[in-house]
Amino acid sequence: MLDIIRDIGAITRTIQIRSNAEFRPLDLDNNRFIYLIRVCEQPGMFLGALADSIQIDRTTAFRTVKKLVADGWLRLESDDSDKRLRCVYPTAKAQALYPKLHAFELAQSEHMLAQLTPAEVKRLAALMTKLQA
Amino acid sequence: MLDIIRDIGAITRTIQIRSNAEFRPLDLDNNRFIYLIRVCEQPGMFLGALADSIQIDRTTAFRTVKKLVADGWLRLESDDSDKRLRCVYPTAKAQALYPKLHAFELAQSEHMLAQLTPAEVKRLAALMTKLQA
DNA sequence: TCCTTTTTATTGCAAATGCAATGAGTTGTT
DNA sequence: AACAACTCATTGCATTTGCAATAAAAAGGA
Repeated sequence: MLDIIRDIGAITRTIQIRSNAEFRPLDLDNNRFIYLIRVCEQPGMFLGALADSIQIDRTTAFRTVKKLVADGWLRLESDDSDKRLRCVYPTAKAQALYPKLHAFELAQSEHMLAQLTPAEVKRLAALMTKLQA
Repeated sequence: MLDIIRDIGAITRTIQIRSNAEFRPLDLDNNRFIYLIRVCEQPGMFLGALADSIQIDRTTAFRTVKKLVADGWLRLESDDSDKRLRCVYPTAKAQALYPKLHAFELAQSEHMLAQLTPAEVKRLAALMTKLQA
């Protein structure tokens, strides 16, 4: 019964360790690569929404985005209709890197699912979407 | 296709946030509760094996165990046959708390699986065990 | 309108984190 | 026996992390 929740945690932590090691040479470890992927796929989110969408503390996300801006990966823009909001966009540099990030994530996914048949993958995907966060 | 790996990460981070908030009053946040659960269930592992079993950096695990020892939750013991090893055991205090830790984990598990029928839970468990870390 | 409540970004601070390096014990090889 | 290679625990150090608090803007209610 508890196996499922523990397997989920174990897989996440293992993939996280691998991903951070992979992207450390680009100074995109500490989960920074996650921000880049998310912002490239959904540009224009404000800081808090971005943090929530990746389940990371807002203050941590704030500082991480600040660093990614300083390093030329992201760009912040104020919102005219709501002066509190700071919206996050990828730079050309981030968009150029995105295919590599995506390919790595895909490779991790395929490795994880390697023992499953296509039909089993479909069934797993259907079950996962029914899970509650 | 990528949904599965992302769902897995999202669930882990959400549960982690909730669990750390739950156990902060006991100073068992920062994933310290995970160590307690693991050591209660499998006492006597040496430090490195414990770290590996929960997919956490060995130096981080070392310092965390050190703190848990200082706080009276765990106990370290040297191994006679291999003088490098330091084996980790729960104290009576930890064993007394274990039921609460276990109950919380079970509640999280049940909440996560709430939308699934018992048959679906079984199928999901079978699929999860086939996943590669 | 005014006031309260909520939401957002931001900063302070103490603690946790993790890579790199060290030293001690063990194993394997010649 | 001697020596290299490996494994473990431990420490140094710089960075990251996240709770708590603050300030500004927006939303809601009387």
